[in-house]
Amino acid sequence: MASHTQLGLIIFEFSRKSQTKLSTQKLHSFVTKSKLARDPFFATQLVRFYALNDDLVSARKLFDVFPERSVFLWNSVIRAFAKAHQFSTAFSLFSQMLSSATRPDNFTYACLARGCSESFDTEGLRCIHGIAIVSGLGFDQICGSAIVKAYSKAGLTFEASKLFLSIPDPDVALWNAMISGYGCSGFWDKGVNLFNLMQHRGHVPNCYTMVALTTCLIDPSSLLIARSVHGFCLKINLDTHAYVGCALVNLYSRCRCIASACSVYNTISGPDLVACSSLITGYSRCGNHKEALYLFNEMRMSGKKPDCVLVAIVLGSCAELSDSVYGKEVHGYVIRLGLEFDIKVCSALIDMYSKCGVLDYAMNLFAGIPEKNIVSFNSVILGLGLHGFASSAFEKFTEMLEMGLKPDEVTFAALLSTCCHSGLLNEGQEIFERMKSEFGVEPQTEHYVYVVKLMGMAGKLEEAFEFVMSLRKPIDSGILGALLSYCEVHENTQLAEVVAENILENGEERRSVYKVMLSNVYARYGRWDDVERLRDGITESSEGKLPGISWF
DNA sequence: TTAGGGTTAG
Repeated sequence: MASHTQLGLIIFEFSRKSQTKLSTQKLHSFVTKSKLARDPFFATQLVRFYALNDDLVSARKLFDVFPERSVFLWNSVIRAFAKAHQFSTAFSLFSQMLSSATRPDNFTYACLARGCSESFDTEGLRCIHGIAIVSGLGFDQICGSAIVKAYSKAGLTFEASKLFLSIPDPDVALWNAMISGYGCSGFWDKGVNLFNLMQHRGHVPNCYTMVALTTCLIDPSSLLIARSVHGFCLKINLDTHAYVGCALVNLYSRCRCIASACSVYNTISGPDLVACSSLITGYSRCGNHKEALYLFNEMRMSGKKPDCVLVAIVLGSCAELSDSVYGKEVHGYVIRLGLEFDIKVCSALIDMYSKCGVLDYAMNLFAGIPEKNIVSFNSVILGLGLHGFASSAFEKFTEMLEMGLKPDEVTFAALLSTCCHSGLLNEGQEIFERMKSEFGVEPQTEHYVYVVKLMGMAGKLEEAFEFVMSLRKPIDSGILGALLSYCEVHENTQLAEVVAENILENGEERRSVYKVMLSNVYARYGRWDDVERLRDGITESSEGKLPGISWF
């Protein structure tokens, strides 16, 4: 017969490695009969095991009757509830702990900080940090890394870096937390600098570091650094690590470099749902929708079950392809999986059906949503607008406001798109103004593009040009490109040249596209020398090819 | 005498 300790360790190892949910019933009856649960170490492991198997009732039952509650047992039960997002129970347990004989330790605060972060409780987080300081744990590495991470996730990067800098000789986990913190706050350069600094201070980056570093790099402008990060991972043999591999797939897909994303994916042994989802998302993001659907199908065949977000992305690909046949198939699959009532899935279905021209399906789905939210309203407004039902789209907008929902940037993009589809210049300009003044939503590139399109469609090119030039520099090439396309439509060569010049000054990586647009304008007027000059420029340039750089 | 923090996507 195994000793309590041995059995506890076996369960601990088992719960760490177990990939499948197991019945806790048999274990529970065995444990009760053998009175093993009286062993403090064993009890702690059992609580963790129950939690891993989503059996919080048994975890709580065991905890409640256990006489000697060690700090490990307290932490395990608090962690179990916090991880299950039952934050009020986790915090009430902490409150009970404070009045017990057991003092919270660094792990307790680390766990609570994470709980605050996941429940978006910034005040609670500050409070936990304060209590940790009072308890003499203000410079603790474990507590510190959790609080740094939580502050960063709450957008309080200053607080996070202040805490990080105050801790003498931070360990690798703390460096990782701060690199990731900078990454999730958009300070990619600070994250990369910290990565270099940690090595300078003699710390060896691990898999967590590399994952954290990839989160700093978010768009195609980071491709050169992304390649270096990949090279570094290859050098330290971490490129095939499950999480690092996934992070690299995501990184390359954010950089719109789907070929590299694909080649990293192919090196991952036994890609899991996250790896698969990452590549499907990458395909979808890069406009390779057919590949996205193909991989989704393969994933389904292999028995992996997608989650709501992946289903929504795949439906987005169906919408882009106007493939209502496959979209309906996915709809059926969604029903079989029991995901049809998820608001994200439902909104994606509305979007898919309306983009595939089946508006009545979309409207029926919308009508059936019991608790409509901003996402579902945005989808239906966009759908109505696409089909030219501008007044119905605006009615939905009013309905949404009456329900007390706050419109976001997507709502206004949908309304402006509606105006474009119906050629409603005045209404478009009016909603654009209200967006800023009444609702405090800051316009983004796509909103400006819609306004330019509205003016362009109405032939008001000079007005559109003035509008564009009044924007903060540098002006996004997408906005200038929209104006250029209407210069082409209205055959305004003079303005087209000025606009094109502005675009080319931006050093825009898609400059070939704009050069072709300008050359089309020249061609219309028979300016063949200019056409040839531009076309030569396109073939001579080395766009798309990137020189390699290396950190080693 | 063991355990607990810090990972990945949309």
